[in-house]
Amino acid sequence: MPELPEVQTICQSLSRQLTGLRIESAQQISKLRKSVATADLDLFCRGKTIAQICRRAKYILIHFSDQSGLILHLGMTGCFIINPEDGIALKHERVCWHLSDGSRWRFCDARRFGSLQLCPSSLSFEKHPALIGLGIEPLQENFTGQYLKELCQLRKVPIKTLLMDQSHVVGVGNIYANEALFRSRISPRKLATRLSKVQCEHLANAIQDVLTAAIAAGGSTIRDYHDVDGSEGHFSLQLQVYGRSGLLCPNCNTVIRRLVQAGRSSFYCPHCQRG
DNA sequence: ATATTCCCCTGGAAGC
DNA sequence: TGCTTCCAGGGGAATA
Repeated sequence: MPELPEVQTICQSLSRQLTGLRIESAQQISKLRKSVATADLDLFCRGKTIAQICRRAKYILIHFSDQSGLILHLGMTGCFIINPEDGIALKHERVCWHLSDGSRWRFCDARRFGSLQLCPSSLSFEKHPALIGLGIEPLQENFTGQYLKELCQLRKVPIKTLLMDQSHVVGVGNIYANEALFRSRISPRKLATRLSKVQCEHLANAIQDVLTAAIAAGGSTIRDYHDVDGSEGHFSLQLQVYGRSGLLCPNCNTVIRRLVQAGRSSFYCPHCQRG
Protein backbone atom coordinates (compact mmCIF):
# COMPACT_ATOMS: atom_id res chain seq x y z
CA MET A 1 0.00 0.00 0.00
CA PRO A 2 2.10 2.83 1.16
CA GLU A 3 5.14 4.21 -0.60
CA LEU A 4 7.41 6.99 0.57
CA PRO A 5 4.81 9.82 0.48
CA GLU A 6 2.23 7.79 2.38
CA VAL A 7 4.73 6.61 4.99
CA GLN A 8 6.02 10.18 5.35
CA THR A 9 2.49 11.49 5.86
CA ILE A 10 1.75 8.86 8.49
CA CYS A 11 5.06 9.53 10.26
CA GLN A 12 4.23 13.21 10.56
CA SER A 13 0.82 12.42 12.04
CA LEU A 14 2.21 9.84 14.45
CA SER A 15 4.90 12.26 15.49
CA ARG A 16 2.34 14.95 16.30
CA GLN A 17 0.14 12.61 18.28
CA LEU A 18 2.56 10.30 20.06
CA THR A 19 5.72 12.23 20.84
CA GLY A 20 6.20 12.64 24.59
CA LEU A 21 3.71 9.92 25.56
CA ARG A 22 4.70 6.95 27.68
CA ILE A 23 3.73 3.36 26.89
CA GLU A 24 1.86 1.70 29.74
CA SER A 25 1.57 -1.70 28.07
CA ALA A 26 1.64 -3.37 24.67
CA GLN A 27 -0.12 -6.34 23.17
CA GLN A 28 0.12 -8.42 20.03
CA ILE A 29 -3.36 -9.46 18.97
CA SER A 30 -2.40 -11.56 15.94
CA LYS A 31 0.76 -12.15 13.99
CA LEU A 32 2.19 -10.08 11.17
CA ARG A 33 4.78 -11.13 8.58
CA LYS A 34 7.30 -10.28 11.27
CA SER A 35 6.12 -9.67 14.77
CA VAL A 36 6.93 -10.13 18.43
CA ALA A 37 5.12 -12.20 21.04
CA THR A 38 3.00 -10.15 23.45
CA ALA A 39 5.16 -10.91 26.48
CA ASP A 40 8.36 -9.80 24.73
CA LEU A 41 6.74 -6.75 23.15
CA ASP A 42 5.21 -5.65 26.43
CA LEU A 43 8.46 -6.16 28.32
CA PHE A 44 10.32 -4.18 25.67
CA CYS A 45 7.91 -1.23 25.47
CA ARG A 46 6.50 -0.88 28.97
CA GLY A 47 7.38 2.38 30.70
CA LYS A 48 9.26 3.82 27.73
CA THR A 49 8.65 7.31 26.41
CA ILE A 50 8.27 8.02 22.68
CA ALA A 51 10.94 10.59 21.90
CA GLN A 52 10.90 10.84 18.12
CA ILE A 53 9.29 9.26 15.07
CA CYS A 54 10.91 9.26 11.66
CA ARG A 55 11.05 7.41 8.38
CA ARG A 56 13.74 5.40 6.64
CA ALA A 57 12.68 4.00 3.25
CA LYS A 58 9.17 2.65 3.83
CA TYR A 59 9.90 1.88 7.47
CA ILE A 60 8.60 3.89 10.42
CA LEU A 61 11.12 4.27 13.22
CA ILE A 62 9.80 4.84 16.74
CA HIS A 63 12.65 6.16 18.87
CA PHE A 64 12.28 5.75 22.61
CA SER A 65 14.04 8.07 25.03
CA ASP A 66 16.41 5.28 26.12
CA GLN A 67 17.78 4.97 22.55
CA SER A 68 15.91 1.75 21.84
CA GLY A 69 12.97 1.66 19.49
CA LEU A 70 10.53 -0.05 17.15
CA ILE A 71 10.79 -0.60 13.41
CA LEU A 72 7.39 -0.78 11.74
CA HIS A 73 6.42 -1.54 8.16
CA LEU A 74 2.90 -1.16 6.81
CA GLY A 75 3.11 -3.76 4.05
CA MET A 76 0.20 -3.32 1.65
CA THR A 77 -2.71 -2.63 3.98
CA GLY A 78 -1.25 -1.48 7.29
CA CYS A 79 -2.68 1.56 9.05
CA PHE A 80 -2.78 3.19 12.47
CA ILE A 81 -5.63 4.44 14.57
CA ILE A 82 -5.26 6.37 17.81
CA ASN A 83 -8.32 6.87 19.93
CA PRO A 84 -9.53 6.74 23.52
CA GLU A 85 -9.28 3.33 25.12
CA ASP A 86 -12.55 1.43 24.71
CA GLY A 87 -11.39 -2.12 25.37
CA ILE A 88 -12.75 -3.27 22.00
CA ALA A 89 -10.46 -4.71 19.31
CA LEU A 90 -10.99 -3.33 15.82
CA LYS A 91 -11.29 -5.58 12.82
CA HIS A 92 -7.78 -6.57 11.69
CA GLU A 93 -6.18 -4.99 14.74
CA ARG A 94 -2.80 -6.74 15.08
CA VAL A 95 -0.87 -4.81 17.70
CA CYS A 96 -1.86 -2.18 20.23
CA TRP A 97 -0.16 0.06 22.73
CA HIS A 98 -1.86 1.58 25.77
CA LEU A 99 -0.55 5.10 26.31
CA SER A 100 -0.09 7.39 29.28
CA ASP A 101 -2.83 9.81 28.18
CA GLY A 102 -5.47 7.08 28.19
CA SER A 103 -5.48 6.51 24.45
CA ARG A 104 -4.80 3.31 22.54
CA TRP A 105 -2.53 3.24 19.54
CA ARG A 106 -3.59 0.46 17.17
CA PHE A 107 -1.78 -1.13 14.26
CA CYS A 108 -4.36 -2.65 11.92
CA ASP A 109 -3.47 -4.67 8.83
CA ALA A 110 -5.94 -6.82 6.88
CA ARG A 111 -3.40 -8.72 4.80
CA ARG A 112 -0.76 -9.01 7.53
CA PHE A 113 2.10 -8.13 5.22
CA GLY A 114 3.17 -5.51 7.72
CA SER A 115 5.94 -6.03 10.25
CA LEU A 116 7.08 -5.03 13.70
CA GLN A 117 10.67 -5.45 14.87
CA LEU A 118 12.49 -4.40 18.02
CA CYS A 119 15.67 -2.38 18.03
CA PRO A 120 17.49 -2.62 21.38
CA SER A 121 19.44 0.35 22.69
CA SER A 122 22.66 -1.59 22.16
CA LEU A 123 22.07 -1.52 18.39
CA SER A 124 21.73 1.70 16.42
CA PHE A 125 18.84 1.79 13.96
CA GLU A 126 21.16 2.02 10.97
CA LYS A 127 22.77 -1.27 11.91
CA HIS A 128 19.53 -3.16 12.36
CA PRO A 129 19.23 -6.02 9.82
CA ALA A 130 15.94 -4.60 8.52
CA LEU A 131 17.60 -1.34 7.47
CA ILE A 132 21.18 -2.23 6.72
CA GLY A 133 20.89 -3.11 3.03
CA LEU A 134 18.68 -0.21 2.01
CA GLY A 135 19.56 2.10 -0.88
CA ILE A 136 19.64 5.87 -1.19
CA GLU A 137 16.81 8.17 -0.08
CA PRO A 138 15.56 9.79 -3.30
CA LEU A 139 14.72 13.12 -1.63
CA GLN A 140 18.23 13.47 -0.32
CA GLU A 141 20.40 16.04 -2.11
CA ASN A 142 22.95 13.52 -3.32
CA PHE A 143 20.32 11.63 -5.30
CA THR A 144 21.16 13.21 -8.65
CA GLY A 145 21.10 12.23 -12.31
CA GLN A 146 24.76 11.41 -12.00
CA TYR A 147 24.11 9.12 -9.05
CA LEU A 148 21.28 7.40 -10.90
CA LYS A 149 23.46 7.00 -13.97
CA GLU A 150 26.07 5.18 -11.91
CA LEU A 151 23.36 2.99 -10.41
CA CYS A 152 22.05 2.10 -13.87
CA GLN A 153 25.44 1.28 -15.29
CA LEU A 154 25.97 -2.44 -15.81
CA ARG A 155 22.46 -3.36 -14.70
CA LYS A 156 20.63 -5.37 -17.29
CA VAL A 157 17.24 -4.98 -15.60
CA PRO A 158 14.34 -2.91 -16.88
CA ILE A 159 14.59 0.55 -15.35
CA LYS A 160 11.21 0.17 -13.66
CA THR A 161 12.38 -2.97 -11.86
CA LEU A 162 15.52 -1.17 -10.71
CA LEU A 163 13.53 1.79 -9.36
CA MET A 164 11.41 -0.52 -7.23
CA ASP A 165 14.38 -2.42 -5.82
CA GLN A 166 14.80 -1.04 -2.29
CA SER A 167 18.47 -2.00 -2.19
CA HIS A 168 19.17 0.67 -4.82
CA VAL A 169 16.63 3.47 -4.31
CA VAL A 170 14.16 3.40 -1.41
CA GLY A 171 10.59 4.51 -1.07
CA VAL A 172 9.61 4.26 -4.72
CA GLY A 173 6.95 1.59 -5.19
CA ASN A 174 4.65 0.69 -8.02
CA ILE A 175 2.63 3.92 -8.20
CA TYR A 176 5.50 6.38 -8.18
CA ALA A 177 7.82 4.27 -10.36
CA ASN A 178 5.14 4.33 -13.06
CA GLU A 179 4.42 8.02 -12.64
CA ALA A 180 8.07 9.07 -12.63
CA LEU A 181 8.79 7.10 -15.81
CA PHE A 182 5.80 8.70 -17.52
CA ARG A 183 6.92 12.17 -16.50
CA SER A 184 10.40 11.55 -17.85
CA ARG A 185 9.04 9.87 -21.03
CA ILE A 186 11.03 6.67 -20.48
CA SER A 187 9.61 3.23 -21.22
CA PRO A 188 9.35 0.98 -18.16
CA ARG A 189 10.91 -1.82 -20.22
CA LYS A 190 14.05 0.10 -21.13
CA LEU A 191 17.11 -1.59 -19.71
CA ALA A 192 18.72 0.51 -16.99
CA THR A 193 22.11 0.23 -18.58
CA ARG A 194 20.81 1.88 -21.76
CA LEU A 195 19.60 5.10 -20.16
CA SER A 196 21.50 8.17 -21.31
CA LYS A 197 22.96 10.75 -18.95
CA VAL A 198 20.17 13.15 -19.89
CA GLN A 199 17.49 10.53 -19.29
CA CYS A 200 18.95 9.83 -15.86
CA GLU A 201 18.82 13.56 -15.10
CA HIS A 202 15.19 13.75 -16.16
CA LEU A 203 14.27 10.61 -14.26
CA ALA A 204 15.98 11.68 -11.03
CA ASN A 205 14.17 15.01 -11.23
CA ALA A 206 10.85 13.33 -12.02
CA ILE A 207 11.18 11.01 -9.03
CA GLN A 208 11.87 13.93 -6.70
CA ASP A 209 9.08 16.02 -8.19
CA VAL A 210 6.43 13.33 -8.05
CA LEU A 211 7.33 12.30 -4.48
CA THR A 212 7.38 15.91 -3.30
CA ALA A 213 4.02 16.66 -4.91
CA ALA A 214 2.54 13.48 -3.45
CA ILE A 215 3.74 14.35 0.06
CA ALA A 216 2.17 17.78 -0.32
CA ALA A 217 -1.13 16.09 -1.25
CA GLY A 218 -0.96 13.69 1.69
CA GLY A 219 -0.18 10.64 -0.49
CA SER A 220 -2.37 8.60 -2.85
CA THR A 221 -5.45 6.76 -1.67
CA ILE A 222 -6.32 4.00 -4.15
CA ARG A 223 -8.33 1.84 -1.79
CA ASP A 224 -6.84 1.11 1.62
CA TYR A 225 -4.53 3.96 2.45
CA HIS A 226 -5.64 6.43 5.11
CA ASP A 227 -3.79 8.80 7.36
CA VAL A 228 -3.92 8.25 11.13
CA ASP A 229 -6.98 10.48 11.40
CA GLY A 230 -8.75 8.51 8.65
CA SER A 231 -8.33 11.14 5.94
CA GLU A 232 -7.49 10.18 2.36
CA GLY A 233 -4.49 11.21 0.29
CA HIS A 234 -5.42 13.39 -2.65
CA PHE A 235 -2.54 12.68 -5.00
CA SER A 236 -4.56 9.87 -6.62
CA LEU A 237 -6.36 12.64 -8.52
CA GLN A 238 -3.06 13.64 -10.10
CA LEU A 239 -1.99 10.17 -11.22
CA GLN A 240 -1.43 10.22 -14.97
CA VAL A 241 -0.86 6.54 -15.83
CA TYR A 242 -1.08 4.36 -12.71
CA GLY A 243 -4.24 2.25 -12.77
CA ARG A 244 -5.37 3.87 -16.02
CA SER A 245 -4.92 1.15 -18.64
CA GLY A 246 -7.49 1.55 -21.41
CA LEU A 247 -7.89 5.26 -20.66
CA LEU A 248 -6.29 8.05 -22.69
CA CYS A 249 -2.88 9.56 -22.11
CA PRO A 250 -3.29 13.11 -20.76
CA ASN A 251 -0.56 14.32 -23.14
CA CYS A 252 -1.37 12.70 -26.47
CA ASN A 253 -4.66 10.78 -26.15
CA THR A 254 -3.04 7.45 -26.96
CA VAL A 255 -4.56 4.53 -25.03
CA ILE A 256 -2.52 3.74 -21.90
CA ARG A 257 -1.30 0.15 -21.73
CA ARG A 258 -0.62 -2.29 -18.91
CA LEU A 259 2.11 -4.90 -18.81
CA VAL A 260 3.49 -7.12 -16.09
CA GLN A 261 7.11 -6.77 -14.98
CA ALA A 262 8.57 -8.76 -12.10
CA GLY A 263 5.03 -9.71 -11.16
CA ARG A 264 3.79 -6.12 -10.85
CA SER A 265 1.61 -4.06 -13.18
CA SER A 266 3.27 -1.36 -15.21
CA PHE A 267 1.24 1.38 -16.87
CA TYR A 268 2.64 3.49 -19.68
CA CYS A 269 1.83 5.51 -22.76
CA PRO A 270 3.28 3.68 -25.78
CA HIS A 271 3.54 6.96 -27.67
CA CYS A 272 5.03 9.30 -25.05
CA GLN A 273 7.31 6.68 -23.50
CA ARG A 274 9.29 5.46 -26.47
CA GLY A 275 12.62 6.57 -25.01
C1' DA B 1 26.24 -12.55 -7.80
C1' DT B 2 22.23 -11.17 -9.88
C1' DA B 3 17.55 -11.73 -11.93
C1' DT B 4 12.82 -13.58 -12.35
C1' DT B 5 8.90 -16.60 -9.76
C1' DC B 6 6.33 -17.68 -6.12
C1' DC B 7 4.32 -17.06 -1.79
C1' DC B 8 2.68 -14.80 2.40
C1' DC B 9 -2.92 -13.01 3.42
C1' DT B 10 -7.55 -10.79 3.02
C1' DG B 11 -11.11 -8.36 0.61
C1' DG B 12 -13.23 -5.85 -3.09
C1' DA B 13 -14.53 -5.63 -7.92
C1' DA B 14 -15.69 -7.77 -12.05
C1' DG B 15 -17.29 -11.70 -14.76
C1' DC B 16 -20.41 -15.56 -15.40
C1' DT C 1 -28.19 -13.58 -5.79
C1' DG C 2 -24.07 -16.36 -5.56
C1' DC C 3 -19.91 -18.49 -7.06
C1' DT C 4 -15.31 -17.89 -9.28
C1' DT C 5 -11.43 -15.39 -10.85
C1' DC C 6 -8.45 -11.62 -10.85
C1' DC C 7 -6.28 -7.95 -8.75
C1' DA C 8 -4.01 -5.00 -5.05
C1' DG C 9 0.80 1.06 -2.66
C1' DG C 10 5.45 -4.86 -0.29
C1' DG C 11 9.14 -7.82 0.64
C1' DG C 12 11.60 -12.03 1.24
C1' DA C 13 12.72 -16.81 0.20
C1' DA C 14 13.29 -20.04 -3.18
C1' DT C 15 14.75 -20.83 -7.80
C1' DA C 16 17.16 -20.04 -12.49
